[in-house]
This record gives sequence, C-alpha cells and structure tokens, in this order.
Amino acid sequence: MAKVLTSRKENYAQWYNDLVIKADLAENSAVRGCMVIKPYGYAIWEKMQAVLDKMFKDTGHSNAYFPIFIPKSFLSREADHVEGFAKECAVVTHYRLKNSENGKGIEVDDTARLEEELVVRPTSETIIWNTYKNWIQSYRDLPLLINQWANVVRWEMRTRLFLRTTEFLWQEGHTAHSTKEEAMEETLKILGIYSEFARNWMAMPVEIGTKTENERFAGAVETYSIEALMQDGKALQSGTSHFLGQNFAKAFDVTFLNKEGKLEHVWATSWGVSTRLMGALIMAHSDDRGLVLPPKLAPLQVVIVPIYKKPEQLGLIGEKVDIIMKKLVDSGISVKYDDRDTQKPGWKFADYELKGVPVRLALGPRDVENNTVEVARRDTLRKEVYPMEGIEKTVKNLLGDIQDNIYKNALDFKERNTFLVDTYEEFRHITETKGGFILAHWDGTKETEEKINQETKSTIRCIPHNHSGEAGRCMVTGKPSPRRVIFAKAY
RNA sequence: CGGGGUGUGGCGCAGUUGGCAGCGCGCGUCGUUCGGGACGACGAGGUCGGAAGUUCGAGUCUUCUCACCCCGACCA
Repeated sequence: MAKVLTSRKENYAQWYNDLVIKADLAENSAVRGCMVIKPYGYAIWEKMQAVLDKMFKDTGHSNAYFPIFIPKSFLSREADHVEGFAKECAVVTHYRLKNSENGKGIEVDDTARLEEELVVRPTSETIIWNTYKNWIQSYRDLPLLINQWANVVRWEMRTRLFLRTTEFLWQEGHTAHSTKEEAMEETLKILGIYSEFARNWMAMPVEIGTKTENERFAGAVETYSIEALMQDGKALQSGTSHFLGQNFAKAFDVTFLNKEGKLEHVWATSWGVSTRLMGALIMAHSDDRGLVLPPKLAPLQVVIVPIYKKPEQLGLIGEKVDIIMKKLVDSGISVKYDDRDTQKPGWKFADYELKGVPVRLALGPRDVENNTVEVARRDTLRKEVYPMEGIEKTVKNLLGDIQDNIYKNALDFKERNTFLVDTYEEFRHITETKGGFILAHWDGTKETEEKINQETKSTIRCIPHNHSGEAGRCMVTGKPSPRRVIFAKAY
C-alpha cells in the first residue's frame, strides 16, 4: 500500500498536518494563518454545530448575531479584558481604496480614515454587553440566554490548521442573570453540556475543572474548561465556560430593577467552543491510515463499493445495492454508493479509510451469488461477510459498536496516561518522557505555577472537579495543598 | 519578534563547472485490468517567487525584495 501519511511515531505534528490535508478537511489559504475549511471538513463542523445548537436550544438559549466590528473604545471598558486581547487584535482604520497614482494596482485612500477605529472581534463580550444595556431594565427581562455562531479573529504568531488559526469559527454564549447563584449555575450547566457533547458525540473523554488565575479568561471571575488528552500526551483545551460576575455589567452599566425596586448590576456568563474541536476530534481517534470518525459525527456513515469486471456484473450489484441503500436510509443511516468507474476498488478502500468513513460495504459477483455483503469497520479495520438479510440491523449495531469502541479506546488511553505524582523529580521525569495528565499537589501560588511552567513547559490544565479532594503537600515547595491539580503540556 | 529552512508544471522533487528545463505522482486519450492504492502506449501542461545586476549566455553567480513552512516566546 502506498504510504500517504507520516506515521504518528515518526513525527506526530507532521502526521496531523498530513492528515488534515490528505483527508480533505482543510488547507492553508492565501492569507497567512487563515485556513480554508473544505467541504468534507465543514460537513463535520456542521454536524457538531447541529448537535450543540440543539443542546443550547433545549436548555432555553436563542441564537442572535452581533457585528464583527467593535468600536475600539468598547474593548478598553473592562481593564483585564482589554489587557488580555490587545496584543492580538486586527484593527480596521480605513473604509475606502483608490487606484494608485502610478496606475498600477490599488491603495488605501488616506482621506478615508475612520474617526474611531474598529477592532475585528476577538470575542464579543464588549459589543454584546453594550447592547444588553438597552435590553435589560427589570428582573422580568432576565435571564437573557443568547448564543451566536460567528467567526472571530485573533492575530496569532504561530498557527496550525484547526488548532490555532488567525480566524476561526465558534459559538459564543452570553447570558445575563439576576443572581450570582443563577449565573454560576448556568456556567456549570454549559460546562456539563460541553462535557456531554465530547463524551457522547465526539467519543472523547474529558476532564472538567476550574482554571487557575493564570489561565483564566481575561475579564472573568472564574473560568471552567474541558480538557482532552491527545495521542501525543499533550492536553487540548476543548471548551471554556466563564462566570463573569458583574465585571461586564459594571463596565457597561447594565442594571436591572429587582422585585424590591432596587437597582442592581446583572450577573453574567460567557462560554464557547470552536473549530478547535475539529483538531481534538482528529487527534483523539485517528491512526496511521487516516481519520477515524465517531459514527455520530461522520458526514458519511457508510460507503458501498462495488467490485466487478464487466458492466453486466455492475448492473446486478446495483440492484442489490438499491435494496441495501433503501434499508439503511430508512434506518436513519447516511450512505453513499460509490460506483465511479474512474477509481479502482483498492483505491476507494484506501481513500475512505483516509477519510474515516466508519463502515464500508463491498459487493462483488461472489456476494451477489451468495446473497452476502462484506462489511469492514474503520476503527479495527476488521472485515466480515454478513448475509444481505437484515443488513440494516447489522450496520446499525456496528455503528453503535464503533462509537462505543473508539470512546473506550480513548478512555483507556487517557487512563493509561494519567499519573498520580508526589515528587517534583518524578513529575519532571514523566513530562520529559511520556507526557499525559499528571495529578499532583500544588501550593496554589502563581509563583510556583510559573516556576513549574518555566522548568518543565507544563501548565496547570485545571483544578479537576471529578477527582477526590485529598489534601497533601506541594511537590515543589512542600507547602500544604488542599487537592491535586492536573498538569500537562498543552496545545 | 528571534533561530532554521524552502520557493522550478496541479502536487512532491532533481537540476553537476553558468551552455537545449527534467523526473515521479496526478491529469487527458486508447487498450488490457478491477475482492486492498493496476499496467502499457501516446499526449497536454513551465515567463524556474519578484526586481536589478554580472555575462556572449543565468534555474545556477551577486545584491535587494516578497512569500510560505518548521522550531521558540504569546494564545482557544
């Protein structure tokens, strides 16, 4: 078989890049740092969107859309917020071009300078809270539960397809509440949704937890995240949910009259997942032959490949395939019959493996004669011949098995690569050799966190919610620690 | 913004001492093939990233410039 991908062992980063390109998910564009998401990649993103969108709506949220441009002055209203984002903002200064003096090309018209420059949104808190001010007067207007699907721009130094690009797609939820408790409840509810989405749809186990002050969103009181472990032992922050307290309400003077007729600032949350989830999905399951997709998010769940020598044989196969297709479609399975005669079966097998299609059916003259189908699953690469009779049940069960199996594999991997560590020496050894999640005690200070980061390149991914809070002593300073936190090298 | 690297057909690359721009893949036509990336024959496709210079002659030498990739610091 012709080798298309760099193997993971050889060079993990290269494997990822190769895979994204070769599986036709995305490519680099003419604009540095910005990607073109290709139809196959976008189809996966659309599936993710559809599921998440429903989850948000089922919990009472509505979609809306706010401008891509933010007046520069808005950004500076919340001090921490502007400090966090100032270094990576694209700024619009002019609104017109003109023909160059020398007749060649086109240039910025200096006479068309904007009075107030516009920032291309790196996130939308400021424009949204400026708007919410007019929407909220009374406790009766609350809670306000809004989400938007949008693109944002963060001018990054170094980019990688899906994992970090200058422009990316995401959803950002922005909610307003009358009490602190309710806002906090919302923040954690969304964290739960993200975790459930990762678990049940992406087949990706995640750690949920609280971010340290260092890693907190600029302008938030508390940031929570879901953290996934990639096959190279590095962590990927896959979603964040922020409790914003009254920071933005105060900055944008968003107040409401409570039941007692008293004026109060509202309580806020914001939360988001981005096309980075695509990167997580790719790295969580895929192998050296290509993408492995969970059936629940695969744009195409089943592909049927005919094997034949003569046109008459193709005709006979086609008749059987029509029957199978109908049964599968009736069972809610997405299926494609690839009867192109421009590619050979072997080529198609390899190509659909590269693209991660969960199940492949092959039908040849032999199958027509015996009333059978060859069924191949992408996750284990195993092939078996099944009777045509009841094929829809066979396939449906198999899709379920695959979804479960890749989750189980990812979970096993995470467990095998999660280490309980008590000494700094051992900590350094593991970060240098294996990577993975390391549960260790930390004294809670920024100084120690930074020292560990400097010396080992590891960061505290989160203070986990799902591990016991047994107390101990900081592995670096020996000071008391109330609970273990999760360290890892991160994307 | 530092360090390293690369720009030659759609993609991946070779191009020696400066002397007719090549190879593999892909693409097109025809034929044989088709149960794990088939094979043969013929064919199409290039102002060698850009500008200036040296030279009888530049893909190759000089200077400038632009772009992209990789590794770091910053980040979802």
